Amino acid sequence: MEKYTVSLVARISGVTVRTLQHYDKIGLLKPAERARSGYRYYGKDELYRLQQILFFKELGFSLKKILHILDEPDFDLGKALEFQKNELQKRKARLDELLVTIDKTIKQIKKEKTMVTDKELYEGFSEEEISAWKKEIDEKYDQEVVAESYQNIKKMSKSDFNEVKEEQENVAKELALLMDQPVDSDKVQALIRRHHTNNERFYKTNAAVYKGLADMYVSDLRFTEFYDNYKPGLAKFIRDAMHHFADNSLK
Amino acid sequence: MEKYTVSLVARISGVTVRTLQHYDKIGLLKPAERARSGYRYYGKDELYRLQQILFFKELGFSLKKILHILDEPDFDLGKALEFQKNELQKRKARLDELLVTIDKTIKQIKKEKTMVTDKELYEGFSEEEISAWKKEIDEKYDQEVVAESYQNIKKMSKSDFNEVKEEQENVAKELALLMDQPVDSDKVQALIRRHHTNNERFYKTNAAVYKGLADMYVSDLRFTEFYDNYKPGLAKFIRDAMHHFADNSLK
DNA sequence: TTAGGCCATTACGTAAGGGGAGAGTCAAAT
DNA sequence: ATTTGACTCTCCCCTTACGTAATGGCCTAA
Repeated sequence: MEKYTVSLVARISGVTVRTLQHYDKIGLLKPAERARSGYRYYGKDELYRLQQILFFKELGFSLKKILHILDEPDFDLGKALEFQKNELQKRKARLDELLVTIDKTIKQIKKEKTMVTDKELYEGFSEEEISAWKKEIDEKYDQEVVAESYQNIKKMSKSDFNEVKEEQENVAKELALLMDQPVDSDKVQALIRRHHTNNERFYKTNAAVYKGLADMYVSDLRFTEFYDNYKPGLAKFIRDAMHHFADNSLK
Repeated sequence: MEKYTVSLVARISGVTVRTLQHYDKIGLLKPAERARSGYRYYGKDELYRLQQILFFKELGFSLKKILHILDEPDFDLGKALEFQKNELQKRKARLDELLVTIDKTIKQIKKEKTMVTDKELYEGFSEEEISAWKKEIDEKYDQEVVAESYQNIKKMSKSDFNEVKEEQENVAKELALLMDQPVDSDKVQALIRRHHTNNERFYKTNAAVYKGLADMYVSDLRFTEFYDNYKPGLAKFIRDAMHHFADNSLK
């Protein structure tokens, strides 16, 4: 019978010597024989077993599970495979989400750079406010929509800008007084309509975009804080009201 | 200024206390203040920073990289994001491959009853191994299909069995002499036809099953060895020839 | 003052090896 | 027969991002 040393097995199979030692230690792949010197010698059977190990490893099984698969005849491989498939699909779905997020972020980053040159537009506003507005505009919107809103903003004078900002604050204050009412009440929705109309001086907002903006009110701590400053819970209240408005009065 | 204790921050952000302690230790998120008692107290700024940390973590960045992103103003975030995106895409592509593989494997498992007879054909497998497999098949797979193939085998006498085995070996030997010819040559395909006909004494094989069997000749080390014993490379040669046969003469 | 709930640090464990130190071994060339 | 150089051995620490005790101090309300 042939004897394969660790490095030979390593070369044949593509794993490292260290890996073979590791597999030996955890009992996943024991050499066929050990010399007095301690040297490991493998045979054909071990090569075949290693082939199986690597196959299941490819599929994402842990070494512990592989040990079970190979050493327990009662192991339900079919079930394990279905389970593993499910896991892989979940991971893939998650990766898809992340890719969407990262793409959005990349776009935002690029826009942020160009915005720096337009700094003058925001002069007179606090650092917080500026970054907040930048976020509001950039973060959640499609490229085209943003491009359009950009045009609008550039055409606005500073006083125009101030006007819009004040109006939004007024709406917020009034909403704070209506927090005991349901979000779909006429009064609340009327205020949201003001909010929406005012916001459109900046950029067009369809239902989805508007709801995205709403979500940001609670997902971005700085916005949340800004609104909850008027009254705790206001941010969430406005969000819900905006969602209702978007669902029923926009489309 | 508000002070947030560890558990408070934990509840707000959704991470565990241990995580906050960990982030403190590695310098990723230091509390705003430390009491004489050692208690950690966080402020708004830290909450916002934590929010950012969690965002980048979502994207799959390591904590070390996040530290760079947040603390080095010169850090090229755009580049890092592109890189990360690339990584995610690679992972996704890999997952796609694995999903294909695992699907194949699941299918193959169900067909494994076919292979068992083949294994019996080419001895060299331990008794326990075989009986374990039989048990597995009996317990888990389609009753009818299994029944059929078993019927065939059970009806065969030992000498019949040996006949089939010898014939397969003869075919293999003859094929070994034709390895310099293309797999689609008439001579080779004629031998494959013999192989296929002979094999059908065991069980019915449509194109897909036959190709599955072919693949096993190279994917299972024990089969590979058996055939390459006649001549190195024979296993692959037979596989290709069987594929050609299945594609052109079966369906 | 005491109970209970928070909080702290220390330290070991995880999965799958990587990397290196220090020492022994093998096989071929001298 | 010896030397050389490649190979191998066994520890042991390192990595990620925390989890999980163990042990003991701190805070606050009854």
